[in-house]
Amino acid sequence: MSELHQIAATRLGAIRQRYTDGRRSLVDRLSAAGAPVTIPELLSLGDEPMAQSSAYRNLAVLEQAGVVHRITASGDFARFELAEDLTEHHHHLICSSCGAVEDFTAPAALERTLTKAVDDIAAARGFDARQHRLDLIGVCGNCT
Amino acid sequence: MSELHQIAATRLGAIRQRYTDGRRSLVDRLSAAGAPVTIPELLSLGDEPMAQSSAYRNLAVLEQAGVVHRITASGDFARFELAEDLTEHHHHLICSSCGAVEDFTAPAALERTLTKAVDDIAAARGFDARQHRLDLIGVCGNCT
DNA sequence: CTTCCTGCAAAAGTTTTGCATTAAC
DNA sequence: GTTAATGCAAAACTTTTGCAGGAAG
Repeated sequence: MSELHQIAATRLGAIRQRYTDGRRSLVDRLSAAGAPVTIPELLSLGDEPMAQSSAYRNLAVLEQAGVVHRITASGDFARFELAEDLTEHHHHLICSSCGAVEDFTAPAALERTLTKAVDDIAAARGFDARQHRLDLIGVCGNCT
Repeated sequence: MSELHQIAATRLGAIRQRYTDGRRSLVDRLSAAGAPVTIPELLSLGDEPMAQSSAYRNLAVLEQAGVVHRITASGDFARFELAEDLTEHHHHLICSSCGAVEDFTAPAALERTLTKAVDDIAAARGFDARQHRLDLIGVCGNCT
């Protein structure tokens, strides 16, 4: 059992949820995708078929457990990816033309600056910042 | 006629669209709101009633014209605000508990660092970056 | 054996579209 | 006078929910 699945199982257990085949399969599919994917993509991705309702329900559970993160890049469908602490902290290149989303990582120095600045601002506003989100919107290589 | 409306009229004209009362009213409502608002909020905000379908259609036109920006903060409804160059470049504090969105501006030094770093990264990936988006997700003062 | 996850189908809720009328150019 | 925007209602589409059957603890 890979470390990824162990962590997932632990986090589900923490909120008294089971790590079933369907949920494991979702984690596998997300891990294989390596980038945020939509539900239709998730359904077509795997080897075994999966009910759409189960995907929605289980992704909600996995999100509550902190295993999966839901992002809403402008587009028809919401997109899902593994939680940041299961991959590595990263950001998104969002193509405003085709809706594709790519990951990128920022230099550590930038991240440090960002985190500090952002925490200061939030604190001054009585806001308890849990995470930041830095996305680039533009046009990807395929669409130019 | 305020400068805001002049700019809106010009940009609509550039894509051969009219600046009608309904569209002017949307710009007014967005300007009055001062923060990203949902369509139901927009409809209830104004003095005169407005058809939901007109709101959706006109916001789409205004977005194409570059007058309005659509953000999809996780929540049921999409939110709309005036384009950044009609207000001032800013970011969002998004409450993951109640879905409220607040604006904030970052220190100029941080913005410079951010813009440069972000352009470099995008360029290296063959991505034509048009704008960046920096949001803080956390819990607002009302929800703690 | 009890609890809860799964899959199917139907409902709910947000956004889009057709069509006749009205307003803008 | 021609072209396009408005409002109403209905359709489309994403996401959620009820329910019966089956798997997990």
